[in-house]
Amino acid sequence: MEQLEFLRNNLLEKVNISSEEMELLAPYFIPKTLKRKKELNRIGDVCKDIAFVTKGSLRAYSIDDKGTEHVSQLALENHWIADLYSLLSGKPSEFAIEAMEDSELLLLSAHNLDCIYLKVPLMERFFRKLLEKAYITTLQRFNSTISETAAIRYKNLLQNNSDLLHRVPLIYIASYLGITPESLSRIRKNMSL
Amino acid sequence: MEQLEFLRNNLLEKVNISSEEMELLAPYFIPKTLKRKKELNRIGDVCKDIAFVTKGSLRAYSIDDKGTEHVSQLALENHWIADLYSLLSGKPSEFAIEAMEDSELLLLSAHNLDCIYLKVPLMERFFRKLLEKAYITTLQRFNSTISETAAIRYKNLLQNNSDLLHRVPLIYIASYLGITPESLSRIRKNMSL
DNA sequence: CGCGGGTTTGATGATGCTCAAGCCCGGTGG
DNA sequence: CCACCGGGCTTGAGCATCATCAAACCCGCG
Repeated sequence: MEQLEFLRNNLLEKVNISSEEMELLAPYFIPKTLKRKKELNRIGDVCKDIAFVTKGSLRAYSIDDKGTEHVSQLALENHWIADLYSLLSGKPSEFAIEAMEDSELLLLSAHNLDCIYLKVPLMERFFRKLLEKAYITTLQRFNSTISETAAIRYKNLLQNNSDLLHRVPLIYIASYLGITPESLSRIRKNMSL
Repeated sequence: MEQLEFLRNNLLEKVNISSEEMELLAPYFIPKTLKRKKELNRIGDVCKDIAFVTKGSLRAYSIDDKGTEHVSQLALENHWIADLYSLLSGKPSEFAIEAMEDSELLLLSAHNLDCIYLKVPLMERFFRKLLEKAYITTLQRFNSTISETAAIRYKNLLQNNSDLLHRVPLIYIASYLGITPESLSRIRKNMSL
């Protein structure tokens, strides 16, 4: 299976998982296709799946008091996306998760997550590391937001995720950076001079 | 022990721990006193302890390229403080942890943390929840920074942590909010009118 | 062909920063 | 006991960054 190969390679980045364990895991991951603009999760729902992206791209976003969207996560192929807080706590999610392109996913439900821990204990470490990484990413994003200008943040994003640019509309990039599309447009204009 | 009672009450907020388990845990927590302005952890060191504060107050901060401090955590009594990323990953910390008042702590080393997981498996859940909470807090702080004015963020902080104000110098509050002391001063001035 | 989402441009204004100075007050040493 | 220091807080003036609002543009697609 093409999709499960993808998954295995991703797991191997964090834990040393065997082919046998992989076979145990496979049944718990449900394939799903998601058309552009379709939602995996709505605000107010309890987030019930972790999604591993094998094709396409998704974003997670919240909506503030003024009705403005704020993109909190962007996920291309080989990345995971979910509202971990809602999923782990069982509380309603403050984030929607939506496909930006036609996408293919492997879904792991909260319930299957528990099963997997029993079958393959090594996965506990994997998901703890995933949570750690999500935490660090957010912490660094916060730090850069208060200590660096939007132009610098954009340049850093370019360096680390250059493929984002060719795939993701600038409005989402802007939102992810915490600025308006107009501001991002001006930043790009100034950079090319 | 006064200090261990404190700890137990804190654990009970998240997991249902028995007196017997409590006795198993106790030996792994090392009491420590820390004078005002003294550091528990320096930038560049690997963070080796999680600190539970039983008296006093601490802050965690990083220093950016321009040499400016940024307070990322504030911890009064009954709170935990550590650079979880450094502690769990073993990588050098980008944060210093320092006492703001003369303080008393219970320290749990990374090594003892592993021991505790074996002795009292329930503690795995406790620390997973602690990590989740740290993650959520950071996420919300990030969201409020890009969607709300500093004045609103300050008011929210007041409502949720009014005791902070009487104990913690405003320069640290300002830094925690992601603004300069001058800005915070003006915000406070405008609020009292 | 025209619609509409995405992007750009312009003008204006708010928010918060920087730099500089002064104030208040608790502690220290003469 | 007082003088003086210094850290923390305030105040002011000017400025940089970014938001807002409004308009136009570009271009793929039905």
